[in-house]
Amino acid sequence: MLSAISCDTCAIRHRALCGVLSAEEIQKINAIAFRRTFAPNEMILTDRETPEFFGNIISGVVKLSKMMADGRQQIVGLQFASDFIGRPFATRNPFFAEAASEVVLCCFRKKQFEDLVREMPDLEHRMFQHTLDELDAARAWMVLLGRKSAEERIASFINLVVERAQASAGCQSNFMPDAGAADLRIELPLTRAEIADYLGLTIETVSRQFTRLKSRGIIDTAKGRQILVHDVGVLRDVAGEEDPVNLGLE
Amino acid sequence: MLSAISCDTCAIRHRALCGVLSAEEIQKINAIAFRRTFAPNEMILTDRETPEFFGNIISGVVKLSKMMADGRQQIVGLQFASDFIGRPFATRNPFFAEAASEVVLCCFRKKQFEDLVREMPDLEHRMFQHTLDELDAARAWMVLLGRKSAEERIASFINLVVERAQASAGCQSNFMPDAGAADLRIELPLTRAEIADYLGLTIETVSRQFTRLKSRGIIDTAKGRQILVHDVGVLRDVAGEEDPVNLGLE
DNA sequence: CGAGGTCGTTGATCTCAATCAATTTGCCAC
DNA sequence: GTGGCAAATTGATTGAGATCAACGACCTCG
Repeated sequence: MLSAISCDTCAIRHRALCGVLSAEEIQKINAIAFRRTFAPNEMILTDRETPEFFGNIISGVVKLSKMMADGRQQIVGLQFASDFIGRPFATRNPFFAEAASEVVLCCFRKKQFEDLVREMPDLEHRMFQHTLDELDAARAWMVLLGRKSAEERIASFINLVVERAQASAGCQSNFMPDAGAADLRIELPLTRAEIADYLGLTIETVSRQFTRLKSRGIIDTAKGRQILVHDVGVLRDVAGEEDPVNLGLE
Repeated sequence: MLSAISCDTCAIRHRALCGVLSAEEIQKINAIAFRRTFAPNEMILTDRETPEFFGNIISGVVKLSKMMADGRQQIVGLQFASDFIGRPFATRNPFFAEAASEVVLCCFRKKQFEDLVREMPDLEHRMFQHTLDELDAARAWMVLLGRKSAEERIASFINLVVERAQASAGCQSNFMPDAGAADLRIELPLTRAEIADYLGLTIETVSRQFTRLKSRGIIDTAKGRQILVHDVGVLRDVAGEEDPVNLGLE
């Protein structure tokens, strides 16, 4: 599915890469952008082939995964609205990108986009920053995969989804109550099998740990994949996370 | 320890970030660069404080690590010659950087370097590329931490050290025999405890798996931390790695 | 020389999560 | 409604790696 776009009405106008661009630059980028929609479980990019486009997520969740020769799988990242998909300046991105929900992307043809980036140092700077943040997030996840217990992993995952939900919400409301206030209702964007692949566990262990957190009174489950978090502070403790000090980004 | 430098005689002149710069630019950068030497186990950057400098590794190995509140530790990356240390454009880098061996850095004061980077888009482009590579490496490591067995992890680690050694060597000799030729002698840059923290294992398991690989005839151990690899192809199989296809970088 | 140290190996035992195996729940089409 | 199917839960058992413990190799320092 393809369609032309207008940046003015774009939902992620102020969060995405293009947020740093001038009016003229936006115009330029608008001219070559197009939208694509992906159904849940639709593959966006694969392992080996050279991707022919580059995209910003407007809505939906994308999972990045790697697969070993014998079928073992590991999800190496989740991408949400305003994150980007596709590796610029390389002929290959070494993992799969798959729609976890319905996904809308703001796309550019690879070559055109790369030329544009080289013309607009601010845009490249913004992408660089974003990539540094991704690298920090990947390294934080390595602690989870290398050192955390199953329960800590599940709590960390719920926490991640909470944070992402708040980040999106905060964009509209620009005020967020502190951790530990009222109940929080969130929707998990992944199946049990996907959560297992993200956390380095099996689906049975994931299921059991959800049950355990529920019986410990830390969460409740609701219709579909909804989760009720009673106290985010407690959740973070169970997750074994550092108190989220100021990250000090410029 | 501090000393002035000359880029002309720099060992990593052609591999490092500065490789993309013009003669004038090199001069400019040379004027503000200084060298620092760190002893093994000396801390280069910590968790929280704002780093006041930015550095390129000229020689030695640096480990990047994170620690949980209760002391559990995870090494989230190893940096070798020509890699860089310190996070530009942020007031904090969220992990420790510690010298694993004697380390020589080519340093710049943070502010000066950031200004320089913004003036030289090629330099920023090069750093961006490098960061993308780091991100890919981090994600590949997530597969190891989430899905590989202890034996696969050890084999993967040895393989990593082999590749890094070859990358450095290849810089001088510019020809490398294919995988699976003669015996290869390498020196592990980490203690057992560090290897355990890198692989998400305990020292005992690391030790047992080395013994196991030895008795399986895949490696031999020698004086100090030296390892003899008989057939890199076999090692890669044991590591559960994909055949290293062309990565397709620009 | 022996004392004290770190580092690495090996053995015995335990435990957490994987594996194997039923069920159960929810959802869609008909 | 009922059949069919994927997703999720729950139980029984196993096993890989952690933990606890002892010991050997190799330092340096007195």
